[in-house]
Amino acid sequence: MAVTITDVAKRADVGIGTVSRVVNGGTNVSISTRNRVEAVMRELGYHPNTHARNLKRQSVATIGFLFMSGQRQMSDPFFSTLMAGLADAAGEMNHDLHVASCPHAEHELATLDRLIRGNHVGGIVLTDTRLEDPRVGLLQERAFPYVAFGRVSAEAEPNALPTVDIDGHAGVQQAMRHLIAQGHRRIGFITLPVQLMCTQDRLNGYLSALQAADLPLHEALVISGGLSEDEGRRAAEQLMALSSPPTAIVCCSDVLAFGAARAIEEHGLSVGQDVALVGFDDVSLAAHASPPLTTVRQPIYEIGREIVHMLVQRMRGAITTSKLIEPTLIIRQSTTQWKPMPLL
Amino acid sequence: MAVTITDVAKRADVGIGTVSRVVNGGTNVSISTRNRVEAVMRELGYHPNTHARNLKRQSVATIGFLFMSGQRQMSDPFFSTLMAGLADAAGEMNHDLHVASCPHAEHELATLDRLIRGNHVGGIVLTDTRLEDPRVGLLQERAFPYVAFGRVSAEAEPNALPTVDIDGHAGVQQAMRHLIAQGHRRIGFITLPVQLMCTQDRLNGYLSALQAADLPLHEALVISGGLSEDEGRRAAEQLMALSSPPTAIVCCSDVLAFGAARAIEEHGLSVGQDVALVGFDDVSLAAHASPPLTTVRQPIYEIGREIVHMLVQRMRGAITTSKLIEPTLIIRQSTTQWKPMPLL
DNA sequence: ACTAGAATTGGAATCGTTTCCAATTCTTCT
DNA sequence: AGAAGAATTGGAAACGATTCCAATTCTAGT
Repeated sequence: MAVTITDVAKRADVGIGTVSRVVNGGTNVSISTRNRVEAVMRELGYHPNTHARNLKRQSVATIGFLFMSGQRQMSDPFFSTLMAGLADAAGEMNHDLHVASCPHAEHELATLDRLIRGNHVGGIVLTDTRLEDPRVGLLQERAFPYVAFGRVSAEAEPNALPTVDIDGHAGVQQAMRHLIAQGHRRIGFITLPVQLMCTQDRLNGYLSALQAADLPLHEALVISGGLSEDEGRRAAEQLMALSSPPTAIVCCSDVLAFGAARAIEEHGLSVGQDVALVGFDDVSLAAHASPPLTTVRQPIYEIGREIVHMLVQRMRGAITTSKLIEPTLIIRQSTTQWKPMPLL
Repeated sequence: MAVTITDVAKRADVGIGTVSRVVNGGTNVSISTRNRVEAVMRELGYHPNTHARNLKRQSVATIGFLFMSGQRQMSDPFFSTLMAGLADAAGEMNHDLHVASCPHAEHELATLDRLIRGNHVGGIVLTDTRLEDPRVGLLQERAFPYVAFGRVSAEAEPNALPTVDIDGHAGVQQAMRHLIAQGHRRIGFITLPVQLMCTQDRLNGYLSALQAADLPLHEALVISGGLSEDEGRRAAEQLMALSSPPTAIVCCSDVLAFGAARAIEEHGLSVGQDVALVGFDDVSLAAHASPPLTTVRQPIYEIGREIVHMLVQRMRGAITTSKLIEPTLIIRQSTTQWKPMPLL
C-alpha cells in the first residue's frame, strides 16, 4: 500500500542502503545519486515508516507530557499556554508530543512506567514538582531523560539537574516591595498546595520580604490554598473574616486571585480600592479582569519552548544545566488605587 | 536490554507464538499455559514493544489532536478542559494521545499529511471546523478515520458524519428567550470568527429567537468578534458606542464575554444592572467572575470523552452516527439584576 | 600503467512483534 | 482400541527501516 524504501530503491535503481543514506542526511552518497534518489522520493511521495525506524533505532523522537487531569484545575489557562509552547517547539525540532493523563495521582507512577517501558516516549516533561516527588525518583533511578518545570529536591549538584524554573522567591519579593511601597503593612498570602516545590519557594519570598521591611509575620495571614478559584475564594474569605484583615493579598496563582477577588467583593469591599490584590502567572485574563490584575508574569509559552529544547538535548545525551527564569511584576489597577480606610 | 517476547517464551518454555497469543487476549491457549506465561511476564516485567507491534500490525493505537497554537487564543480554558477529556478517555481505551500543533494555518494540511503518511496516528480529532474546511476535505478523500468537534459542511447523509457538536442554535435561543423574558428588546450579539461552523449555527439561533419574539433585526447589533478577550472588548465597545446601545449582549464564548464586561465597565456601566451579559461555554471562571456570568454550558470534558469513544470505534472500522449535544443555560447574576434605565 | 587508499554502493542481518500453517496433543465417539 | 476432529502449540516469514561489512568504482601518486 504505502511506498517503502524498497520501492524507492528499485525505481531509482540503487540499493536500499543508499536510499537510507539519502534519507538520513545524505553522507557518503555521490551528489548525482543523491539527486536521483531525492527526485524519486518526491515522485513517489515516500515517507519513512516511523515504526520501522523506531524499532531498528531503538529510540523515539517523542516527548511525553505527564498531565494530571485531576490535580491541577483542568481549565487553568496556564496549561494550554504551556502546552502550546511544548507542542510548537517539539514540532520545530521534529519531535512528537505525547500527552498522557493520569486522572488519579495513584496511577502516576504506573503511567510513567508504561510510557518508558513500552518505548512510547524518549523523554518526559514533568510539571508541578513536589517535595520528594516519586516521579523524579523513578526517572532518576532509571536514568531516563526528563525535564521538570519546577525545581526538584536538591541532591548533588543542583545546577546539573534537568529543571527549568521561575524564581518565585524573587517574584513574590517584587510584589511585596511594591505593596509595601504603597503603604501596606498587613499583607495576606494565599499559597498553592503546600507539597508543591514552588509553594515553598514563593512562601520564602514572602517571608524574606517581610523581614527585609522589618514587618512582623502574622501566621494567620498565611493561608494554604489550592489550585482552583474556589480555593482562592475560601482562603480569602478566611482572611477577610479576621478581626484585623489584611489590606493587601498576594496569591500564588492568578486563578486563586480571581477567586479571592470574588470573596473580597462579597464582603462589600472593592478590589483595588479597599484591598489590593496580586496574582501570579499573568494568564491572559488577568489583563482583562476588572480591575485589571497586578501579577507576577511567568513567560509560560517561552518556558514551554525552553523545556523542549533542553529535553531534546538531554535525549541526545548532552548534559544541560538548570535554568532559573526571572519573572516580571506587571502592575495594574488592582494594586494602584488603594485608599487606606479610616479607622472606625 | 529490555525484555522481549523471546525471553518470555524461553523462560516459560513455550513458543513465541503462544506468548503472543497470551498477550493478545489469550484465545486458543490452554488455561494452564496461559497462567504460566502470565506469571513469567510479570516476573520478568515484560512490556510488548510498541514499535514492533505497530510495524507488524500496520496500525497505531494513537489519536492525533490537531491544535492550532496560533489560532484559538492559546490560553482559552476551553482547550485544556477538552484536552483533559480527550486524554483521559484515550488512556482508558489504551490509546495514546498525540498533540500536533500548527503555529500557522498554512501548515495545517502539511502537518495533517505528515501525521497520516508517517503513520504517526490512526485517527484524528479536529476542532473549530470551518466552512469548506480543507482538513475535512483531506481526511474524507483519504478515507482516514477522524472525528470533528463541530459540524462539517454537509454533503450526503449528515447523520453519518463523524462529528460531535453542540446545538448552538438551541443554546443561543435559550439565552435569548431568557433575556427577552426579562424585558430586553435591544440585544447585541458578538460572534466568533465568521468562518467557523459554530458561528453560523449560533447566529441562526439569535436570528430565529428574534423572529419568534417578533423583534426586528438591527444589523448594527451583530458584531463579528474573534477568539480573544481583546476582540470581545473591541466588539462591545462598538456596541456601547451606538446611539442606542443594546441593554443586553450575548457572546459566543465566555472569553469574549469577559472582554465585553471590561468594555461595559469602562463605559461607566455595570454588568448585570445596566447591561445584561451572556457567555457561552461555562468555563470554570464564569462562575467566579463578578458578577457571575450567565452562560450556555457545554459539557466540554464529556464532549472530549465522547469524541474519543467515537473515534476509536471508527478506527476499528465501525460506523457511527453524529451526535448533537444539548447545552444548558446557566443563569447567574450577570442577567438577573437588570434595571431598565430611565430615558434621559 | 599500476596500485594504494578513498569514496561509493549493495544487500544481508537485525530490531520485536504478529500471523499463519503445519505439527502435535487431547477428546470424544463408535 | 482406534479414528476423526478439535484444541493447542511451535516457529518461519514478514513488516520497513538501519547498519555494517564487503565489494566495487574512483582518484591520485609513482
